[in-house]
Amino acid sequence: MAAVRFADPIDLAAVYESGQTFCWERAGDGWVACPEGRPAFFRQDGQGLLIQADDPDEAFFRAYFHLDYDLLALRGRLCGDEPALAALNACPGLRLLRQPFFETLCAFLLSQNNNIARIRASMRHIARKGRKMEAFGHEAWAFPGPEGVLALQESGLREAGAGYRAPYLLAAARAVAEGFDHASLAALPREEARARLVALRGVGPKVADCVLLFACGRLDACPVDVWIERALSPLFPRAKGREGLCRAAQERWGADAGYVQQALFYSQRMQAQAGRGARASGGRA
DNA sequence: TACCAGGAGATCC
DNA sequence: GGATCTCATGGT
Repeated sequence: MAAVRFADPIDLAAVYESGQTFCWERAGDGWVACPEGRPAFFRQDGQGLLIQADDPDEAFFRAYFHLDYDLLALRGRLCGDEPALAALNACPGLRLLRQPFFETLCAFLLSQNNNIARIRASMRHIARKGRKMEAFGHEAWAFPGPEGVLALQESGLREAGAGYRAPYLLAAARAVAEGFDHASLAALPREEARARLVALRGVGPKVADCVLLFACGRLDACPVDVWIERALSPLFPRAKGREGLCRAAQERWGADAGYVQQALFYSQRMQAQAGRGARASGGRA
């Protein structure tokens, strides 16, 4: 077991809690995951991010954690944009992952009308049907490929809690098994990339944007869900619907829209969580 | 019990 | 092209 270290600023808890990955599992003082069949243990200390893996391929993990995205330069581009900077300040070490395409597509197919805890539970259930591996003494499960998901059949996916979304996962698995070209999504014009994803059954604009953002590394994609709608509506009062908010965000933040969106999502949820905590303890927010 | 959750498809007008 | 219903399912 070897290790690779990155000194770049990162907040792994924010990455985990920000609803972009459902394939990490807490282990000791860090997390285990198995992207692209590479079992790895992540944790952070005073010196940055430490990754322990059998094959700690530096280039692979630098890309996985999207470390080439310069957060300091982003702050420069957002100079004077108070709402965006406030969201960034709520999670200074947030990073956007570039995750494997198929498992990300499955995760966000499961996300529709669902909550993060249940998505995570379903993904864990399906991953347990994949390959068992080991990362730094912790077990790590490689999410099955399309053939593995097809083998589960609808009944197996319903057992995982997929509910009415089970046929969507099967259709996605079939498409990928038959050669759906996901490699080109990173470079295509945004609307065309989105349209290709929306052509898949169960994939709408929001799920497509999540896949573009969290798997294809497209930080110009800006998924708008209930939380982002709440955050963006006051900023763009004239925008019509979620599509209107999406376009307005892209016009304002351009190639950084996806990152700003994710910081807003995380800070909104943290605020809501803090509010619930204060009410539960009888305090006044 | 009713409502909500990182929505999308079907149907109606 | 909007508005509305429905889809599983567990938590609050």
